[in-house]
Amino acid sequence: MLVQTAVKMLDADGGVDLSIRAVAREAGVSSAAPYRHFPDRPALLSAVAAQGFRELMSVLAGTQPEPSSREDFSDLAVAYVRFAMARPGLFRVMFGEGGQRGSVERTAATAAVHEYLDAGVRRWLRLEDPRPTTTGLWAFVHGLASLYVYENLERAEPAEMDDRVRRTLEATLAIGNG
Amino acid sequence: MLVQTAVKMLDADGGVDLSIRAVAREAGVSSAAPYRHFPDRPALLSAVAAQGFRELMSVLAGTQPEPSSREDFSDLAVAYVRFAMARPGLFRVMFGEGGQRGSVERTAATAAVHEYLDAGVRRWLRLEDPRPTTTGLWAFVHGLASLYVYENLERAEPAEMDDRVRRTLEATLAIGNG
DNA sequence: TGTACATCAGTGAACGCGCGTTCACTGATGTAC
DNA sequence: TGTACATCAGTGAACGCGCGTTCACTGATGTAC
Repeated sequence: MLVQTAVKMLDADGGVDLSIRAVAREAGVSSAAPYRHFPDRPALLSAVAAQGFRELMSVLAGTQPEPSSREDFSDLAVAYVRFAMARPGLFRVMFGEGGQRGSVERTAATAAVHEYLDAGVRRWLRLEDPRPTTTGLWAFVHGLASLYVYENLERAEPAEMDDRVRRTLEATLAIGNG
Repeated sequence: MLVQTAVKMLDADGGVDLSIRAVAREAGVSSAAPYRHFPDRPALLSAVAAQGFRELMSVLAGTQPEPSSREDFSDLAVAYVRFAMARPGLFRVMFGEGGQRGSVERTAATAAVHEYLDAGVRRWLRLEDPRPTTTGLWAFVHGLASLYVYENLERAEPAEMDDRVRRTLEATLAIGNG
């Protein structure tokens, strides 16, 4: 399938600018063939992004099906950053340029991730309104992943990366009881 | 100057893909002229990114020259997100694709922002090692800005945005004393 | 005050390229009767 | 069992486009003597 070919290309070279022609070429198909399945390039990118969200979701749920404690969320932070660093190309398409804002498929896939996190926060902290907390945790982990992926923060060995993520989360939450 | 023309273009249309030719055109100069000043496109983009970091730095320092409390950092978070939402094109070039990783100018400009935040954290909390805390706060605010800029989080009216940022930060730090 | 020369931003034409998209067409597969 | 037709993924050629970059050249400005 075209979306899978595109994902493979992103995994092989995190820096590619996916073009319809290149994806078709890689899939061994003429450059007009993709238009049988997608109206235009943004539509293909949206589908790729949606696939990325589904894969991220499955990594998170595989790490902690029902997160409900600080440790669980620490594990999720590690998994999220790992995902981004292992698959920077896919991460870029998911969160960066490309695709159309309102694509149904994409919106649904993003919402799934958001709801999964929100359910976890609800289980963990019994808050009147968990949303700002969910948003804050997502922002934290997403920002950390982005800064690493786009090389605005110095990276370390994979093994040390995990520790750093945990320490950064600990340090940040520790502000609260300072 | 070319960099300023490029910044203007990004501010006029946050979605443009800056091309050397387009910048030259906008500057009223032939498409070969930029090569008098920049060896290639990535070099121009790096210079634009560096300029962006300088402007962000000046917005932050203008908001709180010497941040040293939770309120000060809350103000910085608001300023950072405002900057990103007001100038999404510039924000993209600064943190996203384009430019070369190791550009001296760019690295220096990023480091300035990082050090400014670190100095603030040092003043605010007297920690043995403030780095993880600085990184965490930066990640939080950067993630929040990114999620809004790339439309992964629903936006609100500008006036309400400020409140949301503050509430999100509060909620996140409140986890620590839960 | 005048002349020769170096510097350097900018010119305009040209190159080759890969792209998004359209179009009329093909050929295989499935369905109706 | 056989024939006619619809569906639909894929083809290959073509379009026009904007791009990054190179090149030999121009023309203004400044400097040395």
